[in-house]
Amino acid sequence: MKTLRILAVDDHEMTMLGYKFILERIVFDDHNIIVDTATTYDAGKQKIEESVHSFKYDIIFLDVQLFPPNEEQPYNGEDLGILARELVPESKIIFMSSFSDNYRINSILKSVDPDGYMVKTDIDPKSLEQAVKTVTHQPPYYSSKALGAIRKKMANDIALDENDKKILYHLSIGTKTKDIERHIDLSSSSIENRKRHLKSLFGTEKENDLALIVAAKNRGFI
Amino acid sequence: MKTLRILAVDDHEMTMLGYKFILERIVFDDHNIIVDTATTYDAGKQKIEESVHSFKYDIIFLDVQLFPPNEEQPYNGEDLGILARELVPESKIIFMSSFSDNYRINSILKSVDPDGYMVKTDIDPKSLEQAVKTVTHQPPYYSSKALGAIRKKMANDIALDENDKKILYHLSIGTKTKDIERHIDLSSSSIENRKRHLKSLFGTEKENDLALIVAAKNRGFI
DNA sequence: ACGAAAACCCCAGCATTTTTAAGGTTTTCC
DNA sequence: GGAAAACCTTAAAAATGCTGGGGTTTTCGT
Repeated sequence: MKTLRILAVDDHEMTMLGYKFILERIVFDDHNIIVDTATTYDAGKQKIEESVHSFKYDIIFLDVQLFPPNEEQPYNGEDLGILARELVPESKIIFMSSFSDNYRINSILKSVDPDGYMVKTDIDPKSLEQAVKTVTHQPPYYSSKALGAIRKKMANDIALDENDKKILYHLSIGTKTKDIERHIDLSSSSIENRKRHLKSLFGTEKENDLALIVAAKNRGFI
Repeated sequence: MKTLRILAVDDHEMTMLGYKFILERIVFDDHNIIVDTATTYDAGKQKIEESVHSFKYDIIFLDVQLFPPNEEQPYNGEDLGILARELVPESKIIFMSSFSDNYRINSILKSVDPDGYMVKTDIDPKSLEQAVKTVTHQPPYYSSKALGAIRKKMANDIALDENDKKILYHLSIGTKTKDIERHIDLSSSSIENRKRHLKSLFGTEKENDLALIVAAKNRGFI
């Protein structure tokens, strides 16, 4: 009878309990599953650090947003993931996020390359069980909505550089064109040029920004 | 009791029978599964064309290689997939391929964007069942090895253009540098430049081509 | 170990693309 | 109605990529 150790970090106490309840009831070969929990970045960090010199976690579930979105966020789940990768590279990391937008999913898959990514609305007892099993035997596990985003990304051949992606992102969150130059190291002319170029790439020439954003969303960029 | 219609195309008669045997025994809600088969491009094409005006297939399984690799191949599974997409866009398409290399997987995901992709060594009764269920409810379904390739692709931020990819591909199959210019519309200088550039991108400066190829493989490009 | 072929490196000129500034026109929105 | 933002045009400067020509080093077959 082996023991499968899981750490789950989420800032909602109740969600946390739900995960613990479900995870510990998973029937998995002859494994005994025990779940540790933490509800803050610091608590999570401490548990991970402690694990280095004792029993390492087999799986670490991390909520991407560890703080209410309006508060100052010194660190979030992404940072915790990067930290865990360094300290205990053998632990599998599964991200949970309410973001199902492609931009965030792509960005996390790039920066942390987790062994699993679950969009919160995809999470239920069945998918959690699937995630645990897949990640221990043959990672990665991506939940259905995450796979949808990934599919779009893989299916298109439009290659955008960092600046293009940033422009799209800022347009999508409503940053005014004249303010974008404060976030990107380009002149306003260039940004206008690139916007024109983007619109031609996405087949929305002469249309407004909304059309561009919708097209970029459909293709999995935002 | 609904009927789930499946067409499977594979040039090996025996494999074909195996699929049929397994697929028709899947227990799936209150569905009755019936499997049609074809062993050549033409037979597959005909079945698909016939289906347009009668019962459309819910799922079409396609082997990528429909001919022995040495023979002349006028059309392959990829073409059949593109045809099916046009004729019956509502049918879900699942590709099966013995290729597990990233280059081929990436290329097929781009050109056809199938609802499923299975590497042959991943195929067994369980994964077939999973594929059928996932694809009908919430596509896409990618088998484990395919997911591995996809993960690599998503995790890295190196953006290569067509020419770079072709160069890597030709290097990987042993084409001599001086012969590459016959396949790509670039001068030998340019190809040398791009090889230098690629080596710097992949962190294999001043190393030989093998190092570059290994690095590119690890990052999911070949 | 030899010589030839291939691979590699460097450079200068050319072509293409990108960026930039400066000016103007159109659209948006209070 | 009027100001701000967005958009377009143009022309010049800068950056990047391609090319052909030269050369040196490495590889490979005999």
